[in-house]
Amino acid sequence: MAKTSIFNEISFNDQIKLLNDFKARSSTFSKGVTIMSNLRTTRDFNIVKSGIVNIIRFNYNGTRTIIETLEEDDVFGNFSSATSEELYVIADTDAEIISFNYDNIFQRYSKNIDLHYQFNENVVKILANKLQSTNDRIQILTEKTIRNKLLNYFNTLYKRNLSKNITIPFSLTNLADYLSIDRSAMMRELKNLKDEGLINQKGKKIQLLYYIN
Amino acid sequence: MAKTSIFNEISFNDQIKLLNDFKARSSTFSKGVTIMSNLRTTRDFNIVKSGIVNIIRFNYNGTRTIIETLEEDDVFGNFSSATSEELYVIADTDAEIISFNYDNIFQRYSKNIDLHYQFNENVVKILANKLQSTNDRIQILTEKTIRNKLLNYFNTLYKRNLSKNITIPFSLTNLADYLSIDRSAMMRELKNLKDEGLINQKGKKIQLLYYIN
DNA sequence: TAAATAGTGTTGCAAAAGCAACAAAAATAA
DNA sequence: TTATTTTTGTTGCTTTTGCAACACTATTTA
Repeated sequence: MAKTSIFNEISFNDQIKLLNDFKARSSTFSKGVTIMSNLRTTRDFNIVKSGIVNIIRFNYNGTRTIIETLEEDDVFGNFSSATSEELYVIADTDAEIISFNYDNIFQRYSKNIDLHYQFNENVVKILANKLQSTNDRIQILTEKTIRNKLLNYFNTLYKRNLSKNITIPFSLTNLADYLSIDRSAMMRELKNLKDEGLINQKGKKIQLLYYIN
Repeated sequence: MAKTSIFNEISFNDQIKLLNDFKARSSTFSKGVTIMSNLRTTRDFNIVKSGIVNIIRFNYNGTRTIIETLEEDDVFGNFSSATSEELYVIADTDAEIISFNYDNIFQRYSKNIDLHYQFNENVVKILANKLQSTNDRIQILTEKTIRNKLLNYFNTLYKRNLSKNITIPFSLTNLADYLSIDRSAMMRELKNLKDEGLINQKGKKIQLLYYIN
């Protein structure tokens, strides 16, 4: 399933009409600024129009973890991520955000009906996509051993690029966090996998040497 | 966020119209029968019209695990659950299932426009809901210790019912599976929690004795 | 109602994972 | 370019978890 953008099949002019119907407002944020400090309680539907934005969790011990990285036309809202901890939305670069009340999506619009149909289709597809990737993550997290978590994760990267040469899209430290395992234990297991000839690894570059069906 | 049914705010007559537009077909299955054997590859959008249906994963070692239990007006499709293993949909009681091609949702319908708007709204809300509960599950699975997984899980049940007397909605065996931990280790930790006076527990009935903020 | 199956509760032991701590490399900022 | 911070890589030790096995209790099914 290809990734759908929120404005898929919607011309620039139509985007303006749509955002007008939704009574959307636009805000700009400079690098490093906190865009939202309580993501799980927002009633807004938000679209990143430019720049890069991170969804961040602050752990009880003070460390911060990147939950998701968003770029142009990615969306966020209270549906976005884990619920029971405080999630911050932080501008990683200068960024422009468009926001409107979530319920406005569901209004009946007598004009621009096809347009709203298309938008709805995009929303449904984006949510279905997000659901699939959270399900991928659950699949990985339910693996019991670090080795199986790693291999399962490598497999999802393999499937995404159809190449045995994969690059971890974030730091190994964040990978350990994403897999919810201890970093040093993960490094140890990576070493084991190397020693057993299952992978080559140097930093974030990994080559899969085993058979994948 | 209250659970939304797929036919929320749609009268019985309108349901018929809608299903007609979608070229939906209805099938009945008797208890125990396999409704679908490859959930992740289906292109259909499915609605449980009556009965109870389980989504089941068969583990490599032959044990089967209930991923999700569905009842009237619950939906399933390739968006439903984890992707990389084979998922079966099995009738737990006699059941009636309505199915139609997923893409038909997105057709432009010149008649019954309000109706389709409402349906779309329901689909979006259901997906957003599912996304929240998978995110809850991720939250639990990312906890590192069995103790924290249990406590986190208890908290979500507490929040759902706002009562410190909670009942695990499935067997302890399935709970261990849901939390992706060894059953005997879970029992041991439940015993620890009891011994330390944090909970009372007898089978699936649990009373939380600690302070929840 | 009896028999069969599934679920609960417990434990010793082995294996895996986490913690802590440190050195070295890499990336970023001054 | 140098200094500072972050990330990577490694290891000994401790704790937690999983596995295996068994008895006992509930729940289904015949």
